[in-house]
Amino acid sequence: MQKKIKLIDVAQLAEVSKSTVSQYLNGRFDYMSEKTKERIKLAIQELDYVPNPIARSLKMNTTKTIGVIVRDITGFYTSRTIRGIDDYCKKSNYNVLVYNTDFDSEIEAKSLETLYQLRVDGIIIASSGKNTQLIDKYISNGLPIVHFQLEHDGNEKNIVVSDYRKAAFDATEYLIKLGHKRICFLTQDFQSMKSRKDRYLGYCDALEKHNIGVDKALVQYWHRESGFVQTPKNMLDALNPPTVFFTQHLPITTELLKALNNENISIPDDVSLLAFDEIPMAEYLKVPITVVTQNPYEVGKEATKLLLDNISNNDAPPQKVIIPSAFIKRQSCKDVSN
Amino acid sequence: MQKKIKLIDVAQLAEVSKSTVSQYLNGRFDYMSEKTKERIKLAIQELDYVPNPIARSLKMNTTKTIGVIVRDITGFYTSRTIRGIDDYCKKSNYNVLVYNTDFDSEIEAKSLETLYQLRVDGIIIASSGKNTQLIDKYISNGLPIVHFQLEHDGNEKNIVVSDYRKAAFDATEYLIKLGHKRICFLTQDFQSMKSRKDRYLGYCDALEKHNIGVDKALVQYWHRESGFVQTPKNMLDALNPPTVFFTQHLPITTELLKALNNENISIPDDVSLLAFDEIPMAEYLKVPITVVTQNPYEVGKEATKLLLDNISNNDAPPQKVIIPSAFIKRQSCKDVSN
DNA sequence: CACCGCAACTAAATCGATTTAGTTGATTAA
DNA sequence: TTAATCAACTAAATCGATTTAGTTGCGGTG
Repeated sequence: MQKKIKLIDVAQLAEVSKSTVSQYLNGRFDYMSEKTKERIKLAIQELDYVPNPIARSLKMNTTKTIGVIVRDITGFYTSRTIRGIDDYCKKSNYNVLVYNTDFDSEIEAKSLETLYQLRVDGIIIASSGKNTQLIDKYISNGLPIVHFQLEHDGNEKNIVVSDYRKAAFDATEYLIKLGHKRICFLTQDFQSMKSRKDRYLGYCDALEKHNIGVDKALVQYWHRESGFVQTPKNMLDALNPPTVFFTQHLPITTELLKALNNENISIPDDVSLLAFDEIPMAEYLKVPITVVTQNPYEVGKEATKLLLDNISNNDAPPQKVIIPSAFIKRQSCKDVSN
Repeated sequence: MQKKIKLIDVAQLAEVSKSTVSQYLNGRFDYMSEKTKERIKLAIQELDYVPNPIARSLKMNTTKTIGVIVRDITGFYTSRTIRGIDDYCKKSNYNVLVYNTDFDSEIEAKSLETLYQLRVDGIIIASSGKNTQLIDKYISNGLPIVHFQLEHDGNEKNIVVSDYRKAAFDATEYLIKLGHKRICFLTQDFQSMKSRKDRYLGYCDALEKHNIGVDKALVQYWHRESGFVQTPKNMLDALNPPTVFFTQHLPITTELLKALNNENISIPDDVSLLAFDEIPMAEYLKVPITVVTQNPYEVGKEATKLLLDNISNNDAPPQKVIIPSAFIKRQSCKDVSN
């Protein structure tokens, strides 16, 4: 490895002390003559010197690195969120370390610990909600942490999320205006997950506004491990079946699509479909699916902005940022108002 | 920020010198009594001590971090490759820094420089082929660099790629066996890109084997900025039109799908389609598309393995690793043999 | 003309590890 | 008995920056 130029080389060439070069590098020209400044500048150019970030980190106790914890970087939304984080960080001269948890809250805890040990300057996390204590400990140790996407009891302080409630409201109202009254809300367990519950509340808001009661039989669940609690076919065979499925997450949507496919149930003739979350290649599907889509890139960007604010200003006020979603009308919702 | 425990705290508690603790940490027990070992172990446990990786980096001149340069982390394949890299790195206690170039070779150069300045231990890159000199300079400076996915003249030393030629051969032969003789090969400019040219060679191999001449009119181009040189409609309106499109990259496939859609040309009735590279949601498309798909996760894993080998063994022999692709038969290729 | 104040620097300590070159005391060989 | 050997440690230098507490020399003041 070609030996790298260091501070002392610059100092020697410019015939000044290391301290002076360091002052120069850190832009503290308070008491520095123009001649010296010029000489240092030339020496740096001449030697093509760049400070060693590791030495700097050690002394400054700052790494110019943030950690990001997500469930799977491969996800359509997640990868775009990370892109937003990345772009903003690179612009601000920060580095990004990404950790995947694979939906495992123990791996999440380990990732938090590792990032803490690595002395990252801050963390952005889509948290499971199962490591609140650990997170709070780090925060009170002075490590800024910003949440995104997944909101639950206990992390509503510094967080960036989509406008789940409003988006779900708009989508539901759109369906109502098409004449739908039996809207099946397909979701994952809420538990303490506000970001899931908010969608539900938006759905209820719209029903209420149009004087349609919330029928619990129309609120159906899907689990990441075990799939649908009731099969879509069963739901449709019920006494008073839904005329539309309103799926809340991409995996639910794809599983539903698969199930309907297998049963030869066609959209939107047999049943309509509206999905929360954009579907890759949605335009080219058998029937282009109407969706509500978040803006993950923006979420990432805003989360980073928030985090960097917190890093530079230790007592920045906690903030909740809400990113608007978009509604993309395609052809999966039939007008049943006749 | 809660003060962190350091080496000296452990040394004091265990009543030994810093040196001894350091020896312990680095597993050099050559001349260490069992009692001392035990005392240090207890002290570390007691204090919950973890060494400061930054101080270690400074002294050891190693960062336990690798850099990854891709064009867009958001891509279906890219994100999966990175996942492979990430998983392997985490297992080996390495960190990963990802840089996106957005298909811009100047940003690529800057990323290389930044990663070099950051003292990463190695770099994995899907390179544009336009920074060969810079890359070679770093390599000869002792920075291990492994390429993946994009092969061109000058980077065939340490690289992990898919079996482009064989995959294209198999796919083409599959089409020939379905009776296709006019197979339109839709690609991007080869220039010095072996990974593109190899697909073409595989295509030619298959045609030759089955005594079908290569018709240059059937080799058509698409550019990232300007789109198709000839519109798909035009290609089909030609005197002796293709019976199948064999697209070489995902963006070409989606653009083609869009164009055919607009012209109401249907697959596979009007024309067949076979795509190189898996398509997200391919099963749910209007017509499920038959594809050749690479194994990006494996590519990432192998590239990392290769890089880490190069890092730990400075003169590991250069290696070219080829990852097999898979053929997924769906319904976009019509049998025209009758 | 001695003293002060200030501009313009610099020496040395520091960050938290690793590593080299010793040191110490006990055992063994001559 | 004494030197040599060796196990079991430790002191101090080092990595490459930043920062604090000086130092130096010059111009101005009473």
